[in-house]
Amino acid sequence: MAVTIKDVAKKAGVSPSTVSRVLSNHPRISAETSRKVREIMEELGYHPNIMAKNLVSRTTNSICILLPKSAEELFSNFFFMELIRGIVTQANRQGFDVLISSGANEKDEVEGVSRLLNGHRVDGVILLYSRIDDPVVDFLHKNNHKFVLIGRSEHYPDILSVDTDNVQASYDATKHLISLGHERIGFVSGPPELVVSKDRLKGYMQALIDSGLESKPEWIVEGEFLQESGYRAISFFMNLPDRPTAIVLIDDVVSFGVLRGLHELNYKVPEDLCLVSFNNIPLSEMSTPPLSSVDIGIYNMGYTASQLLIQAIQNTGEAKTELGRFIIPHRLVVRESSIFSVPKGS
Amino acid sequence: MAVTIKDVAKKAGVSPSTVSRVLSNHPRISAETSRKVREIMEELGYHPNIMAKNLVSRTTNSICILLPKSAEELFSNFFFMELIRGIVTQANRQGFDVLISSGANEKDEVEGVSRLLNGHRVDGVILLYSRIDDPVVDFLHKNNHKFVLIGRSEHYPDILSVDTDNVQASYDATKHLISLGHERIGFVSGPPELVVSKDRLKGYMQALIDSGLESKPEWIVEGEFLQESGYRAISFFMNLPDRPTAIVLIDDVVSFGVLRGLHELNYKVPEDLCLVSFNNIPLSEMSTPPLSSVDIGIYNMGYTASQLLIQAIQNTGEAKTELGRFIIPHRLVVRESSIFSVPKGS
DNA sequence: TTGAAAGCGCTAACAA
DNA sequence: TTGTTAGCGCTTTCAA
Repeated sequence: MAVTIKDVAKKAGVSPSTVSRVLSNHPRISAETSRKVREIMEELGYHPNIMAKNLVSRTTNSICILLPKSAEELFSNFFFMELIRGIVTQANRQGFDVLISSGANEKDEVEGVSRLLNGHRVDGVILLYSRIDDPVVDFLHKNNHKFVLIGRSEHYPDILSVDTDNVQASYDATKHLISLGHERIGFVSGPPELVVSKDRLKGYMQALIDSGLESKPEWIVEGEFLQESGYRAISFFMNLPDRPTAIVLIDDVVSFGVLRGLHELNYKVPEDLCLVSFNNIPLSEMSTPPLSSVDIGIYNMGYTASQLLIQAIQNTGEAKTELGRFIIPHRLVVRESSIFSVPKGS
Repeated sequence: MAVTIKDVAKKAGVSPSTVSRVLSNHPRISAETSRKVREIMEELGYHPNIMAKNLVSRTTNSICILLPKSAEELFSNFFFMELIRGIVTQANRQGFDVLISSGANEKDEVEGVSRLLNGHRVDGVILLYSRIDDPVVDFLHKNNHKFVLIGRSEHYPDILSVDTDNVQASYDATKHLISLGHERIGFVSGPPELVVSKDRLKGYMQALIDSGLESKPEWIVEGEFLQESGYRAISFFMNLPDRPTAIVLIDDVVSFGVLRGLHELNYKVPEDLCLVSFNNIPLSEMSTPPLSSVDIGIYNMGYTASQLLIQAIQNTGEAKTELGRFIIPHRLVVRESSIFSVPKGS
């Protein structure tokens, strides 16, 4: 059996409560006893039982990440891995553990976080992405749980969330293409149930409108965060009588599919078509040609989300936690995929 | 305050232990009381306190994943994300929670898992990759903790581990190139401190030897699991007087760097150089040209590791847990990057 | 500055 | 089949 606080107390000739006080750096403890107790702890190889501590202190020092359910939804691996890295790094720094949960479907997801939260296993949750209608958000909000959203909620705009200003980012990307002289610009979106798809589409539209450019429904294609989406989209676009000369894409990975498709059709980037996408994954610098991409500071988003959640957890009771959206700044990185001016035929 | 077992007991007119028995599906409980108790639990919104349960049952129903420390070591995001997905899916299915831990350095890592394991926060650990000399493995082994390794340990060959037969896989990849007629084959390896680098290099060498082919030290380059490594390696290779006509690469991502480099130097794949790499990430199908790659079943590895660890945890005391390496089968997927026969000048 | 005692929410002998 | 009781390892009043 493991060494307990009692064992230490006995060997040190003090009471268990004294040992406990040493453990928590209680101010009113003599330096002498403290030293001695620590020595014994070391000698005996004592490790505090986290469960017991949490049980009595009614706090878990843990947060939970809800992982997207399926491989398909795990779109850009890079995106999630970076987010997780940011979250875990910051949480560990604050002495919090991170639990990872997932479910086969939305009901599963709700049950999972419910068990964890109500069962006092974790103090809060971070949702890695925002669906337009999310039962998990409903659940968390209704039950007054601590959580933060990567992205934003349409139903509850005041929810604690960390986001890119996707409307602006998409606006910037589109304006960049317009500044290059493009007048027919397409958009390859993500799944319509994700808020990010909606926001980026909006920014794209706004940029066209502000520049007095035409927008055609057939220049907008919905897809997944997968190469296949880009691949499919491109064969569609290039067969249009009045095809776009530039495209804004929801994710770098989609761009890779586009590059592949264009290569097979014998088109060149940026000569025949200019591309700008989002997320600026490391690979986008190494594709042929390198991709222009909006860097949204993914690691930073995770880091910030973690920080906010822990803050909210620790503030319980006191001044109501600051709610609302925290926007992480974005930055358009221009590379070869969008450096030429308007291609032929424009 | 949350609803406890006592509240349920009182309202149902039974004792707390009866409620506890209902909770754990104890066989000797009347259907009638069971039904009633469940009803009350539902009504009151009862959720068992996991901490309390774990404290008394002296088991945590949790495992921990140790995340590579830095972004650089997080080589192929895809690799880790798939592994994690496999681990979490299987663990959740068995009713286990997954904690994720990381550290700024090796000492941090040891302290982290030590705190979690000795503090009875988790029952076991999965290490996501194998370093040649790993203090974490030393620690876990010496303290008799339950853990499984993705990869293998050189020091402790009997450790529970899930691995690809990397020697064979690399042998297969190399033999494939040889069967295409190549006689000068290069190898771009990963960090020398990783066991996987060593094993794949060995398979490559063996294939050359078995085929009576020459191997030159300058045909072997060490690097990271990054595009840059491939990019750098290629400018080195292509300047060699007797340059390789084909290369085996430690990871698909490295291949992307190679493709980029070759493109800039105006070489073509597979006409000028054939490539085969490892991991078969989704993107490898969509590069230009699509990459031949060894699929090592990453999700499966994670899934299996999770299963083995939980098995080991649950078997404690009884028949000693089966140790040793579990090999996940691999499969070479041939695509355009290696379909041509020997390039010019060979 | 320290100790004694109660209790966090649950399980599991032992009785009944 | 159910209830009583004694903890799991820790923190935290209250008293000394």
